[in-house]
Amino acid sequence: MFKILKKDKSTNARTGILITPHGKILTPAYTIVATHAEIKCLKPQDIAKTNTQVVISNTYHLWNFVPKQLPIYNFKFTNKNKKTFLLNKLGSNMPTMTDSGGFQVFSLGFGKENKVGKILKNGANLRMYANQQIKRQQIKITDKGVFFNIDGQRRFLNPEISMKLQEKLGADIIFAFDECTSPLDDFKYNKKALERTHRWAKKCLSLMANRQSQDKQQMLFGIVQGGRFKSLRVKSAKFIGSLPFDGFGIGGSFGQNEMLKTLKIVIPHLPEEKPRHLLGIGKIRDVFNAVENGVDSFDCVIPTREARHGRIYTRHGHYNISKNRNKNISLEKGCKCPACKLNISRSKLNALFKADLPRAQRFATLHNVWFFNNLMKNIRASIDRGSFKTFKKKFLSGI
RNA sequence: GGGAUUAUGGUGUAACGGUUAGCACAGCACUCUGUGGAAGUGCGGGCGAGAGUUCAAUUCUCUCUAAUCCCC
Repeated sequence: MFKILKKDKSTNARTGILITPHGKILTPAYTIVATHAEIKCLKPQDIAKTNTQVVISNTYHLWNFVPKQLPIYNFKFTNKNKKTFLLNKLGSNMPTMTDSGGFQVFSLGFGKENKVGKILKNGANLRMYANQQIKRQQIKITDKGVFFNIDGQRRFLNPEISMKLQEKLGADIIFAFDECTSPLDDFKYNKKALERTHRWAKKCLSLMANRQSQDKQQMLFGIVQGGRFKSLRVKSAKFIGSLPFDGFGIGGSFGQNEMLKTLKIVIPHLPEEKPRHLLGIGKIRDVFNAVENGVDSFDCVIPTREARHGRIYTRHGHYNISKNRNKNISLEKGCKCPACKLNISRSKLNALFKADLPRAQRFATLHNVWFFNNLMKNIRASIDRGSFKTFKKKFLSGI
């Protein structure tokens, strides 16, 4: 269940509360990525210390770990000490999401084969790739589903299998199985892929409808696609938005500097009263822009991945720990994160990155995850007191 | 004192009588957006010294120097 608590007057930002069987999520919320049902480098008992509200895991990556005989999780048992497969693995009791595996259609196949990210980089443009032969050899996409052939491992994923797996995993919020296209794909391909994604969306919905008569608590989010094409984005938002999903994901790839434009044309077509999740986005500037346009949650690997690579986030921007070898000062002045509470200084953490990498990465991850969660808390507070725009301007000018 | 072996960037190493001496780690810079990511890309930096053979020597020979080991 989702309830909007406060709407910002001058923007589309809003605060809300998303109630799940495993707890509530105050929105806008940052969803921390736990692909394999663990936040990399963190122990289960660390998670609570980071004020993480919700975590997202991945159906494709957990596939191997899901026992064949595992029954579909029944949320009626939630409060009787029975934990979902996901929560057992995570070792922590909290709201969870699972991605359907749709993104792996892009990242494992196209993205890897063509060395392209889902967002075209600055300086990169379509002309750069104009003469490049687009490869799709490791995955085959048909209307029936997607064949993966990754390093000799053959797999097949379709709406039925994705839904079944996600039901077994037992996340509170699950996503429809979609096809994430590449920023290099043309209009024609995107149109075809979009129609397929829309058919799959209806399929996922009907599969879940049967089950939800017994247990209505696992929420299903549909995903808006359409690539870089305005007309397709609008079409998708209208179509997906008209279906009885519990919430909506905005996914796919974006051209350079196009994400904000995409949000502005997509969100007005989504039902106001339902939650919106921006998939895979989470740089600080993007967070503010997304919230400003009415996004309630997003997830991104940036806080965790970059922590492992030594990048530390602060409200004055980010820095690399390796450039702070002689600075015997805190990671961030006045920071109340679990690492800073232990007086981990910059020089100390830099030394740890050489002497004991896993421990260093744990502290860096603790800091960054806490930082992003705290940022969201401050954003929520600013919306509640009607000063989101001021807060955004002030924060962004400081980084 | 006698003998043996070795000598290649900051460190550990590879190859070779002939274009630009390869790799790993460390260093520096940059990158990271539904995590194949303790990752990736780029940059800087080297043939112990001297002589000889040769069209050509980091490579072969000799001397020196240094290190390691063995013998007395």
